[in-house]
Amino acid sequence: MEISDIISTRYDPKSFEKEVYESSLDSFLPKPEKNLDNYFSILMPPPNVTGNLHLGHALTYTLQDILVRYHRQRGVDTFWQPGLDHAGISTQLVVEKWLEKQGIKASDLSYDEFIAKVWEWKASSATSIITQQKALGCSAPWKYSRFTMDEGFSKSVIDAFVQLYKDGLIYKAERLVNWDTKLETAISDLEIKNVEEAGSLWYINYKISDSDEFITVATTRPETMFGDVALAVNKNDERFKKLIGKYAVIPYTDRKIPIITDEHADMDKGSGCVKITPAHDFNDFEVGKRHNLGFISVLDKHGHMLNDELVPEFLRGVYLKKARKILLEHLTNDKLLIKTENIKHFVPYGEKSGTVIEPLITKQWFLDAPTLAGKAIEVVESGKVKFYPDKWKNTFFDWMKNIQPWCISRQIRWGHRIPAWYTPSGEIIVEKTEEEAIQKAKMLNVAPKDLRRETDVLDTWFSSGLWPFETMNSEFMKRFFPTTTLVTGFDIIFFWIARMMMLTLYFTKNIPFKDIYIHALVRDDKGQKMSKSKGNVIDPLELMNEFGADALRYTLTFLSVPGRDIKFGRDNVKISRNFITKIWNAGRFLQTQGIKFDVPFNQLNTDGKISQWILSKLIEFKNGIENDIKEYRFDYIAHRMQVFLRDQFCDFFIEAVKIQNDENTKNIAGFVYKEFLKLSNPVIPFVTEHLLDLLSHNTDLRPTDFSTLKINETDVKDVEDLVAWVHEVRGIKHAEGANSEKYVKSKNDTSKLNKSLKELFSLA
RNA sequence: GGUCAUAUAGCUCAGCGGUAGAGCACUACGUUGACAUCGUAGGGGUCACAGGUUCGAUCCCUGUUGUGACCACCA
Repeated sequence: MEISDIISTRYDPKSFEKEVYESSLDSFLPKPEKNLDNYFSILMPPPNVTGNLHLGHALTYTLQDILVRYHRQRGVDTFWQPGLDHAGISTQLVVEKWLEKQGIKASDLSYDEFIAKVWEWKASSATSIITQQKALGCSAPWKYSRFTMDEGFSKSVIDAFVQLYKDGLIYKAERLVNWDTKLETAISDLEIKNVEEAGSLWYINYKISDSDEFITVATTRPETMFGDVALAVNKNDERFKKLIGKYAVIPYTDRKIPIITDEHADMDKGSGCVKITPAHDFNDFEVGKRHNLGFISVLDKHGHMLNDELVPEFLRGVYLKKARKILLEHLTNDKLLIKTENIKHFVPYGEKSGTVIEPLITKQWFLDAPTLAGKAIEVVESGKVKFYPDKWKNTFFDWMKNIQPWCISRQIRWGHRIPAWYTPSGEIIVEKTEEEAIQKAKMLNVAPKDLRRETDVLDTWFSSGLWPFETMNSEFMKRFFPTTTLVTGFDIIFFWIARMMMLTLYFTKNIPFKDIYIHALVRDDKGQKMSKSKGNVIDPLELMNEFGADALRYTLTFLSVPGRDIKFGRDNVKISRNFITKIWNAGRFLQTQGIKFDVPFNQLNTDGKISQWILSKLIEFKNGIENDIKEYRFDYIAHRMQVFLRDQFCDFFIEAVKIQNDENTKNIAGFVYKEFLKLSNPVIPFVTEHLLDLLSHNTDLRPTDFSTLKINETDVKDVEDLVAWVHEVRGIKHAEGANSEKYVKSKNDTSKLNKSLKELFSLA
């Protein structure tokens, strides 16, 4: 490419961004030679194969790419593990919708047919995601990309499950779980959003057994009353003292339940008497356990309708909503409903399905998280694993110290199928392969054809939790483990970080990562969360198309203030584009000056005061970035780039070069500019690599080492004074006018400064 | 109800125990070697409020209020 190319053109990222990326691809691969003491590795949080990337992805990948490029350019053995997550429920939902558009009903497809369709979807989604990551400039070694359901990973997931089962940390149990009535699967309590709604509190009279008295129960869920096992009151509640120990009769049945005392009963809430329905309420489940009351589920296995012989006939087989209505009508007619109070209360909704979550007794697989949590807490407490910003460790501790057994089974189709088989008599065989399971069955005198495979799949986060060591378990990758830094959002501290820590510590006895940098959430310019339903989503591809990937990256970097969410508007990107244009134009100017960009540093005469000054600023810039990287202050880096390039290099040094017009000083300008490009490369890789190539055909991004350079501080101070003087004189010119006496006097006043610009240069 | 943040210029945000900062927006001027996707200069702030510590507080402490997030409750 001819040198003159840059001079005549304006900054246009579209003309080179893709090209620069493709030409750098090889340099992204980790170096073959090992240097175990000096490596840097990051696990890219694998995006879901559900669709396109949003600005949050752009943020997290930009920050990771900065870290990766920074270390790589300094010769550190660097690895960034790319990959994709199969995202069980989310992907299944997306694929079902996608099929629906094609006129296919997912439920009409066999298991194998459906799974084949999901793989089809995955292939196209993966291509689209990686294309977007590349457009953003992600410098990941794509040939090492992994997928949470690729062959090797699937095998590891099964192995991990079997080992945990054999170690007694995974078990199957009948428990009350959060049941999504639409998806018909258990889901995690982390996937539930409580929504405040207007509801009613119904006061219902239960007759006291062998008496004409009644006791009033307040409930928001009358339809579950047939699953009641007790009524509870507070032991200090005078109103009910005489009833304690007696029995109440559930309306429309002849079932008698005891009236007990329990701390759960709050004298100030409702009627003071609460029904205990362990099979349909988490609190009641605990109360039931305390008093050994057992549990009675009155719902069908889908959680849709009342279906139990304990339910009076007029409600049996009736869908929940309707059942409530019918029951209330009956209660009203029979004068058992004595009061209806309008209240506001929180109702649990499934995040993914958007339907009401029903606590339901089901048999599920659980991982003994409380046992695994201890070590994970320990490594954070001891500082082996550090959170940035530090405050997030509190969030982590809060959750970890109250962790519940983790329900890892899901009743969906897409995911890792649990490697368990059932014999006709109900025994469970857990083995890595079907062959082994059959062997085991034979020993139990069970014919292979009688074995039934578990259809449940594992929670997506179970496999994600294995990500650190499964991706890093080859001979080649081992040198990058434990990884250096994890960059991610706070929203998956529980989902992902905690699980990775527990599982990695268990299987490898090692930490998965040393630093955890928690970045902000990207919101819109009004501080609202971006969501499709609000229509305030900004597509990163569109921004990159208009302003360039560098501008987007620079914007996200600039806005990455720790502990504060990002309010993101398009204007920010425009401003960034303008700054990058400034960098471009500075290069254009230098090029017109016939500057040699490749004079080795030791052949430049740096004795001049102005040279000493700009070099001191360059060193300050470089050291500043090194410090910022250590502290994950990405915002500072972006800020420094502006201060150095605009305020110091362009506004003063280039202006000085214009006056001085000395070949050596010009070449210093070329050198300093090139160093700026290298130091800024991690943030804005496209434009810097393109300019370096245009100006000097230089591909070496390693910044110059200034550790042996001695700066004359007196010279620097002299120039600082000069800068201040220039500003002062300019101010007078504006205030008083160019012909004013004061201005002329100030301009010619060298007594204060005692050094003219010319003098400074003449010392060169 | 609990926890953690947060409050600085019109807006978005840095910052610091000692004269208050940037970008955008605004105003004026400017196309005299790159840059109007720009330059130069300027206006604009009781640093939420009230106490306390201190020679000195925007900064540290306590409380109040506002805002946000998370967790819990959810009869």
